[in-house]
Formats: sequence, C-alpha cells, structure tokens
Amino acid sequence: MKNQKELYELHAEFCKFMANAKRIEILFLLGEKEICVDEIASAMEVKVPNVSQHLAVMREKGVVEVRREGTKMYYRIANPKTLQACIIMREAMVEQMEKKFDMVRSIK
Amino acid sequence: MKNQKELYELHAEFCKFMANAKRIEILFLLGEKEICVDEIASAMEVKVPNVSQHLAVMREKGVVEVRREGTKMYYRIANPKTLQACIIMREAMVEQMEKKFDMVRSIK
DNA sequence: ATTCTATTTTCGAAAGTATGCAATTAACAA
DNA sequence: TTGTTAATTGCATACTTTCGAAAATAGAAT
Repeated sequence: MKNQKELYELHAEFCKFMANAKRIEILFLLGEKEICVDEIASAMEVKVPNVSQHLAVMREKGVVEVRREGTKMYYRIANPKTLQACIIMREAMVEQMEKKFDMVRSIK
Repeated sequence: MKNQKELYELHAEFCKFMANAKRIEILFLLGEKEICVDEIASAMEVKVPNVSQHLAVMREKGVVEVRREGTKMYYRIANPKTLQACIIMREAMVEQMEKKFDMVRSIK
C-alpha cells in the first residue's frame, strides 16, 4: 500500500517534465535527432540559459541523456517510449477538444 | 510557427494533471470503473475537499467527465488514451530506473 | 421548511517552479 | 596563458500549486 503511493510519487515526478510547454517542445525537437544546447535555443527562439535549465530538469528525471563533443553538449531522448506516450497524450487532448467543440455546436 | 507554440502550451496544460501523484492515483482508480468522490477519497485515504480539488483540475482539462446521481457525483475517464499514455509513461520511467540501476551496478 | 449527505468553493499559508541576467566553468586552440 | 565558444550555475523576483479548515451549495428525504 505504501509502495503504491511511492510509485505514484515517482510516476508524477517523472511526468513533471511535461507540465511545461518549452520542455515538450524540446522533447519533440530531440525526437528527430540529437542536438546541442544552442541549436535547441535558436530553434525555439529562447535564451541558452533557460534551455539549459529545462534540459537539467529533463536530465535529472532521466527523460534525456547527454554526450559531450568538445565544448558542445549533445542531448537525446533516453527512451523512445517517452515521446510515444507524449504523442498519445496529445492525441487524447485533441480528441477531447473536438468532443467539446461538437458539444457546443450541437447546442446552437 | 506561432500556432506551434500554442499547441505546445495546450499540450502542457493538458499534461499538468500528471504532475501530481494523487491525480495519477485517481486516474488509475477511475481506470477500473466510474466512482464517486467519497469513494475515491476513502480508497486513497485523502480528505474529500482535496480529492474534489484534484477532480476539478482534471475536469477543467477534459481528462475526466462527471455524471450526477442524486447527491453523488460519478467520475470517469473521458478518453481511454489518457490512461494508455500514462501507462506507457510509467513503463518509460521504470525502464530508465532499471537502466540507471544497471549502470551503477556495472561500476562496482 | 429543515435536515442530512455529498460535494464544491473560498481563503490563506507554505512550498515549489519559471525566468532573466550576471557570473562561472569547461574544452580547446593560438 | 590568454582568448574563444558553449554551457551551466546562482540568485532575485514573480508566479503557481497544494492542502486544510471553514463556509457554501445541491439534491433528497422528513
């Protein structure tokens, strides 16, 4: 019973990376290929320190992994399931938005 | 380009429900069957107002739907994909934990 | 009407999170 | 060692989240 609670805590802790739009954007950018920090920053039009802070959050949770090449740090998604789950979650959101839209339309 | 950013915002907003262990626990409880608020509260050993607050968050985001029966409010998952994505995310987390554990073990 | 039960809402305190910017560290080359 | 590029860290500030207690609401039964 107590272990269950701990599992939910770990699960929520892992999923916290998804509670921020910039981190989701980073996940999708990394989905295509590994990229270094300033490439992510310029692709997103966000300052490097801010990107680095978000990457640190994702690294701590084990969502992304990193590899150094000279002065550059190349980030990649640690497990493709993370992106897969994120995509399914987006589908669910879109379907719910459509459902709500249809409901509103049927009232008029 | 601007629409992309908005999609990431909506996506993050939807996923925020997963950033809390109690809400994940509620999702798994509702996965089995629809339940009313005080049943959720006693199953989780959490105060009713707190459960109600978390359910309000999930309702706003369209994660759960509700049906009244007398004085009772029966909650259910709005879209099974939400639970499916949540389960895949948990698998990803567990796999990452195992990966980290193996790494630590190989160092010894 | 009033009472009961189920649920929601409001408020306020404490803890947690996001962001910008300056300072710092890390690797490498001249 | 000095300079250059790339990235991280520290810190102040603003903002958000969580939760309990008390009050408010909603429907059903008396």
